[in-house]
Amino acid sequence: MPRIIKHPELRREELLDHAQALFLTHGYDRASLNDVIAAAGVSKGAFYHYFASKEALLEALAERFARQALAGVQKILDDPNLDPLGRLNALMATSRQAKIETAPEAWALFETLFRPENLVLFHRINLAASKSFSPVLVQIIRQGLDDGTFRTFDPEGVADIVMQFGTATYDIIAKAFAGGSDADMEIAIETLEKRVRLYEIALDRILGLPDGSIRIGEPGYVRAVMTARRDNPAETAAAPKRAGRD
Amino acid sequence: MPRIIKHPELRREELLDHAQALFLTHGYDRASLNDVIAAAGVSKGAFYHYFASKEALLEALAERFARQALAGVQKILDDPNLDPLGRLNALMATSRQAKIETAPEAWALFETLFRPENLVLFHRINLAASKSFSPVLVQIIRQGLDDGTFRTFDPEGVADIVMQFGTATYDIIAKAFAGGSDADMEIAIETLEKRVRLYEIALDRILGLPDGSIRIGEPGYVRAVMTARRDNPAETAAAPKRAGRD
DNA sequence: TGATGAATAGACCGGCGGTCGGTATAATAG
DNA sequence: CTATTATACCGACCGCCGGTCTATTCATCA
Repeated sequence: MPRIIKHPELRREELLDHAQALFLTHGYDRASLNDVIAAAGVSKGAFYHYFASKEALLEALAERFARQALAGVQKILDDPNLDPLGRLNALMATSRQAKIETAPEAWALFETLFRPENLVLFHRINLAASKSFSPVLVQIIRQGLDDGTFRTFDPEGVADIVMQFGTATYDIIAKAFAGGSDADMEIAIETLEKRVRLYEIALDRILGLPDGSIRIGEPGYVRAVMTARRDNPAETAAAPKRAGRD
Repeated sequence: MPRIIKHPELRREELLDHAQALFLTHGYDRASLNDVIAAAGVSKGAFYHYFASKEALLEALAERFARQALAGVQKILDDPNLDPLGRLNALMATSRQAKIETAPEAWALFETLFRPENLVLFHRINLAASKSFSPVLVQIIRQGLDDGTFRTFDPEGVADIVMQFGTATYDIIAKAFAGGSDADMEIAIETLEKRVRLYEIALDRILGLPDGSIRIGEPGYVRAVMTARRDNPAETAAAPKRAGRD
């Protein structure tokens, strides 16, 4: 193979891009390092020049995800016109609706991230995301406590519960995709819709708010997300944006 | 090697025993099949006679765990003198205290299960356990709704939240063990203690109970669990009970 | 221009999960 | 008491994996 030298940052991003695509389509365990370097058009040596191990690659990928996710809600965090409750609601609505709107890769990413072989990948991303979002949530909750909007305690703990509720959808969605049939999907949608309502009430009560204050998503939005695939046919999962050499 | 034939059920249990010990001590990924069959004193062919793959072995192990866990709380489930709240409290207290009392393997199992390399193993066990425990919890919650003790809805959802709270301790505990230092451990203990109090209140409110109804564990019990190691020095994790051939 | 180090290449390695043809033992039938 | 079949078991072998290592090429700058 001819020797091709690129700007290190670009090369690194390319490796992450192709790793992301392959990890999502085949799973972290099943996608081999050889696959990644073949897709990226790079030698073993080059790869290990950038990443210490396959594990480190996963870690870097998770961090990049988390960074992007946080950037995606930055305007909500900066908006001075929002009170704590409004900010919390906006945050939850956005972090979920983002899955529909940043099409068409979004669905593919969404679907593949919940496949059972991606448990490790999912967990890493979630861990990194939690580390980014937790302080933000804590700050909002603290502010809500100060101005009397919320009546609760242990802001860190409450923040964790909020994120937990987000993560908890994992197994339900995973089961929907595992089954694969339309019936399984239908059951999952209804379960999720019901679960979202429960989470809203649960958060209301945990935060000491009147029922109906927290709005994660209006009724029907779960179906909108889960059936978005038909409108957004994305064959390839999270294809790299840059020119690859396949 | 001489050919040794054992009762198939015994052989299968032996394989599970040694797999359990190795998976817990070294993690599912890092413990190789060769390690398992070497520990069990069995050939590759024999192994694949009993399990279709390493994955299937993990699955069987998780199911055995779940079965044992359910058996451990059977008397609580059968006790006719308990009302829904009492049964729920007893269930949560037991499933946590079991970790102290069924010494000395308990601590080792507890500690190793939360090591980062055991994420997959942990998730499998939790999935299997959830499948066993969910119907039981749902039944208790339904009963509590019928007799007016609880005021909530979506029993399946609430049951999931209950189990979620149990699982949620994973990352906190994992971090404690990851750090390794006494300071990290101390922080984790205090965080957990606080978190348990929060979960109690959260469950109270979700179930529509007066604050203080749910008692997951009395104050100080987290420290009791986490420091039990000193009283229960268990070098080897979950050593097999049957005679191996090492 | 020559030297230095970052970037790249790819042969190589031990060990992995898994397969397969074969063998010894147990169970069953005649 | 055989002959036959089914089951339990053995271990050599396979393709591929993640990771290492040495060699080479290219950019940089004294």
